[in-house]
Amino acid sequence: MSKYDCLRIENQLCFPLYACSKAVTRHYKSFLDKYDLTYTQYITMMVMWDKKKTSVKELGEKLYLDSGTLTPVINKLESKGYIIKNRSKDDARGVDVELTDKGFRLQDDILSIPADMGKCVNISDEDAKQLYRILYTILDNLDEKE
Amino acid sequence: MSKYDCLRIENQLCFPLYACSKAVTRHYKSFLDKYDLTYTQYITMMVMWDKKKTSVKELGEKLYLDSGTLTPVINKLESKGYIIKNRSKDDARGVDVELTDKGFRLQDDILSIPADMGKCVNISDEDAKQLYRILYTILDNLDEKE
DNA sequence: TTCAAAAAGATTGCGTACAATTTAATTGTA
DNA sequence: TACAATTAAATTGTACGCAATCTTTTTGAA
Repeated sequence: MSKYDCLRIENQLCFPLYACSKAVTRHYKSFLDKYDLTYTQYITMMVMWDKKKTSVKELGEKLYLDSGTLTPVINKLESKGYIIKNRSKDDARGVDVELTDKGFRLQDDILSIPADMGKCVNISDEDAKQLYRILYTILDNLDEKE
Repeated sequence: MSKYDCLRIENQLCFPLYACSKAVTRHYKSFLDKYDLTYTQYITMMVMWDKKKTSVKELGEKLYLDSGTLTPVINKLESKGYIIKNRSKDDARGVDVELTDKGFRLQDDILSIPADMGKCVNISDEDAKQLYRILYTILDNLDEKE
C-alpha cells in the first residue's frame, strides 16, 4: 500500500480500454485483409452504406475523426472505386462523398464479419449491453468538456 | 429492418470501444503535455515505476506492444533521462531497462493525473468495476486465439 | 560438436491519429 | 458593399501500432 498505487497499470481503467481497443482492431484486420480494407476504411464505409451521400464534415462528426485523418482514407476508398468525391455545389468549401455501386455491393462480401468478430469477443448479451452503454456514457462525458 | 443492419455503425460494439479509447487518450494528452510525455510513454513509465528494472520483452508483454513500437518509445524516455538501456549480461539478445532517480521522482509530479482523469470520465464506481471486468474478459478471449 | 531453428531487438514501411498551419469560400456585420 | 471572422478541407509534422524483415545470439537436436 503506497501513495503511488494509483499509478500502477493494473489500477487503471484507461489501460484495458486502450489495450482492448487495439486487440479488437488487430483482430478485425484478420477478417478485413482479404478484402484489402483497413479498420478505418471499414468504419468509413459503414457510414457510407448508411448515408449513401454525405460530406467529409459529416463523416468526421460520425467517426470522431478530423480531415487530417479522413482525407487520405477517403482518397484511398475513392481509388478503390467504392466512393466518389466532389466539391459541393451548395458550398464550395465542402466536399460531397457518394457511394458507388461497387461500394454498395461490398456490403454483401462483408456481411458476416460482425458476427464472426462477435464469436471471438465472446461476451454475454448482458455484458455487451452494459459495455455499449458505459462506453457511450464516457464518450458523452468527455465530449461535453470541449 | 434490413439484412445490412449488422453493418450499421450504431449496432457495433467495436466502434464506441475504438472512439472511447481515442477520446480518453486524447484527454490524457491535455494532462500530460506539460510534462512533455505522450500517453505511450506514460504507460511505459507505469510499468517502470512498478518493476524498477525489467526488459524490453517484459515491457512488451505487459503493454501488448512489440519492439517496433517500444524501441523508439524507450529511446525517447532514455533521452529524457527517465530510464537507462543496457544489453543484458545474462543473454546478449535481450536489453535491460532500468528506472533512474529522475524517472522515479517523476511519479510525484504526475500523481494527481489518474484522479483528474477520473473526474472527466465521470462514471459510477459500479460501472467502472463492470467496465474493467468486461474489458479484461474480451482481452483474454482475443488473446487465447493467437 | 555442429548447424538449423528459435528468440530478442532493431529497422523499415504503411496507415492511421491529431495538432497546427494553410488555402479557399462563405458569413456576418459595420 | 467591404472586410474581418469563421468554416471546410488539405497539408505538414510528429508519434504511434504493427507486419515484415534483418541481425545477433542462444538453444536444441542429430
